[in-house]
Amino acid sequence: MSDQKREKIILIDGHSILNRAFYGLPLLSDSEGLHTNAVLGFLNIMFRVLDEEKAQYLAVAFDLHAPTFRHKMYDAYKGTRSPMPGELREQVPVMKDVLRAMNVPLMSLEGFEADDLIGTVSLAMEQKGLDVRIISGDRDLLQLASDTTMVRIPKTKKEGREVENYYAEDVKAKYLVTPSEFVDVKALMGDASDNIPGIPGVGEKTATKIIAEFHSIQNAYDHLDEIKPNKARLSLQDHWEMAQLSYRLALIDRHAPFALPLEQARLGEDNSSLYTKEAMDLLKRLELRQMVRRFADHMQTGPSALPARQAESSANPFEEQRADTDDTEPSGQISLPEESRHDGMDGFREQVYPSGEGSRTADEKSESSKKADEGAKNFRLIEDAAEAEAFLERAVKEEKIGLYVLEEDSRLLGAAVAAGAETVLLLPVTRKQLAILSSGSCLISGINLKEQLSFLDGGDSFPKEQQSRYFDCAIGAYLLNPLAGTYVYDGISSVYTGRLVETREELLGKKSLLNLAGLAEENLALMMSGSAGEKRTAKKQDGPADRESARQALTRFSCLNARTALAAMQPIRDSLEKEDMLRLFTDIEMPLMFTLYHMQQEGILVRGDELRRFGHSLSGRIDELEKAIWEQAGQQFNINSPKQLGTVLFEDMKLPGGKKTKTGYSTSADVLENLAQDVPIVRLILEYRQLTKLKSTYADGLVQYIAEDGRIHGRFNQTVTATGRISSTDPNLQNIPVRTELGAQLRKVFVPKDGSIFVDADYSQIELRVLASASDDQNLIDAYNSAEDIHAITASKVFHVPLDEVTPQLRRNAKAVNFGIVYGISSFGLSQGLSITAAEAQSYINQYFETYPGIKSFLDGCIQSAKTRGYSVTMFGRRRPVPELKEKNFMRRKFGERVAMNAPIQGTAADIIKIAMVGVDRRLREEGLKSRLVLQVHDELLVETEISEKDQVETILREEMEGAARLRVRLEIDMKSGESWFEAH
DNA sequence: CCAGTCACG
DNA sequence: ACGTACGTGACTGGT
Repeated sequence: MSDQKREKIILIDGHSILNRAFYGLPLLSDSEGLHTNAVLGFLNIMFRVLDEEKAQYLAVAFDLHAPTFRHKMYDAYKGTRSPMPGELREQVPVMKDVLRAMNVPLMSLEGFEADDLIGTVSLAMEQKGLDVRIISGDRDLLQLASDTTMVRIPKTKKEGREVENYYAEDVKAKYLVTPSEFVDVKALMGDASDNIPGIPGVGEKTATKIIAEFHSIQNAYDHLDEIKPNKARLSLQDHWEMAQLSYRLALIDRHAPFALPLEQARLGEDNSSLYTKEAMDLLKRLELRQMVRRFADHMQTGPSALPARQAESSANPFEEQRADTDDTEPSGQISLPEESRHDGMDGFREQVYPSGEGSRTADEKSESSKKADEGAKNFRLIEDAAEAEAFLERAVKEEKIGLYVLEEDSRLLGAAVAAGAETVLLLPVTRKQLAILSSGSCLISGINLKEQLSFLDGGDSFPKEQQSRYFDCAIGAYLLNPLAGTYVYDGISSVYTGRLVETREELLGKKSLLNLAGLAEENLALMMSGSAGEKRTAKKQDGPADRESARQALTRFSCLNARTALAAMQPIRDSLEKEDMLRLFTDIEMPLMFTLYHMQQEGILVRGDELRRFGHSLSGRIDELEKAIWEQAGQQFNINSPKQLGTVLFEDMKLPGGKKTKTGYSTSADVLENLAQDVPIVRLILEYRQLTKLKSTYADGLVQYIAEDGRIHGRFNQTVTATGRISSTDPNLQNIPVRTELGAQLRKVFVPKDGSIFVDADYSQIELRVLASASDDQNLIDAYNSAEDIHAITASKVFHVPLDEVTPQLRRNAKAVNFGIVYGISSFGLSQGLSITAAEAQSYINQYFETYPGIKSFLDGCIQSAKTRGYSVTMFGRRRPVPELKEKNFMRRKFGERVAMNAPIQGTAADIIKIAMVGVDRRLREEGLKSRLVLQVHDELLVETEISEKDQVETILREEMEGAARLRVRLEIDMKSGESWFEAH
């Protein structure tokens, strides 16, 4: 750090990056059929790194002979090298030409691989005092990492690009061995794709363990008798020569007879030496327009034309409102009523946005490689109760802490706390001890807090004054990128703190936390005393050493959770603020977390006996149907197998039906229904399907979830959907049947407890109302304000018939069009839904847009805005990235357009009901009622209501739901009460 | 572990 | 010239 003027060199592993680029991008070719995708990908990666690193030197290494090409995933499977595909092979010389034209030195040497040259040059550069960046897709190069040499591995992920960055300590953090030891590990475990044999019976885990302990193969061999897994010891003994050979193969030669003439590698000021006319011409010939544009920018306007990502984020429709509404005060209040309802709407109304790249991109997130977590050395375990309490007492006096409650199956095992520079795991810990935290006033940051709250609940169920003390990084990360999929500590750590850490699986494997916590004996004792049945021997008692390492891993895992939560809080908050989602987070999502927690705790009462009876009643009919189907088919087969069913119907019975899916015949309900309504077997199959579904998923399926208290405590997930909706799992309570007779019967087993009834309220066409309001289409708004039957009015206007002459058929069609609009209209989709031709569907759509012109321009605006910004936005600022809009593939781009139309509508509706839920939950509690919110089904809320509180509950539901947002049309609800969910809905 | 199917909004 | 409606989760069979 003292040397401000350290220079930096970037060394690229040419074939490896070209390979990555090739498989990371769809095939692409110029008009003469020459493929160019790998060249483009390579240049993209190279320029991204150059922009980030601001280096002074650049060189690229290639193997001299590349007769085969490694494709590791494939090779790992096949055990050999696969030949390089022609489409890639032809790009190698092109790539070299492009690089030459850019004055980039190409390094290669007879008898040496690119690895060796990079190893040699990087060593020489280190010794010269240069910082080194090695860019490769190959993990073997991690052995070259040091304090000044960073190995960067670009990864191609579903969403965007990421780079894994490794200094020596990052290698250590992630792989538990030093870079030089990494060679030994690799030698022991082998690598089929590199033809490194390794030692039989030794995989990654054992290899790591041995080297972590003995530091080298040689030393391990010298201490053979100390090697723990018996199998590994014998194997190493038997295959000593193989081990040595493997080591030589795995080791990169850092002393090849090669020297890079450094001046040839020098990049001009701001990389200007790269932007030559020759290169530009070549890129034009290759028709790589994106690159040509980049070159043009640089050659004309000079280096300052670099994309300035930071500047773009100010292109934000909320900018104006922020001045008066964004007071950053984490008021635990849901203060949406006046100001922000207003500002939300204005933001939504705006349809044409200034251009900008949009949300933070993958490389922005991952560009930085910070030091391997310095806190790691401070991770420790406290087992003593008094010491644990003392620690908690200290921690709670901090301004903020990171917390991770270690639990499994609703059992409290321990808790990790990050406070100041310290992070400890308290194991075991009691609820009473944890109460020290909840009674304090420090900020508590966690990851996935909802699942940990039950252990922090001091008995007051988190009143809203308390709620603002909590910060959930997972929820914040979800808002920032709802497509990420998972929000666990390792991902959050790398994205928001720049620290790469081991994953849960790497630390703990697949073992249960309970066993790792070493509480297994207790547990076993309980089980034995509880059930006097078979004698179970303790599951292979772990030796003390194993047990010790298990505890260490558990400590590290728990502490990483807590430390990441603490470290990521501010970056996440900053990002949320920057992206104008802080209020969404503070006023809607965080309060909602508590509401969902309450709902999960509450559960819903189910009549288990009735449910079982229902299941049995289905069995009889299912058996009958099965027999009848087999009889008609003339053979016995598994009706549940689409494959077998397809064969029977379309081959054996020769029913007309084309292939529809990739794997064979489609036997889905719509195919079957169209196919042959008059063929008896089809009706039987459809009924069979319905009944087996009902039985396996709903009757038998739900019974499994009934808890001791007779209730089902499902989970409501807050970080799953792309649009902002809540999802429901274990079990899914948002798809309980309702549309059929039997479905209705099923809903009768969901009942209120004694002395209560259900009050059920659902929004009337919330999405269409959102659309009316957002589009500001006067005709649709008038339609809503004047009358009740929106579909009939639409039919009347669209089909030009008087309102009282609208037939049910016409109304149905209009309703389908309304749905189609919300889904992101397409003539083909609509034609499917209505079983009409695409042309007819198109004319419906045209007439619809003529009737409601504001909708057309709104939807176009949605697409346009999502295209320029990269994401769509809801009324309350929630974002959904729509990367599909940039794709070349027509179909996927069209999909992107439908998403861009649907997401703001579905998402705004989701925002609104979330606001309502928080309001309902809070008022039920604050007004001292016993009634509780128990379910949410997207536009519906179900409250288990004390009979005496019915009127009050109905008032609350109506006020909170209808008042959740102020739209240009009324938000109406339908409300009913009853003795079961069926009756109330 | 994925594809197909079907339950809901 | 492309061949789908938007968003979910659970269960089954088959690789």
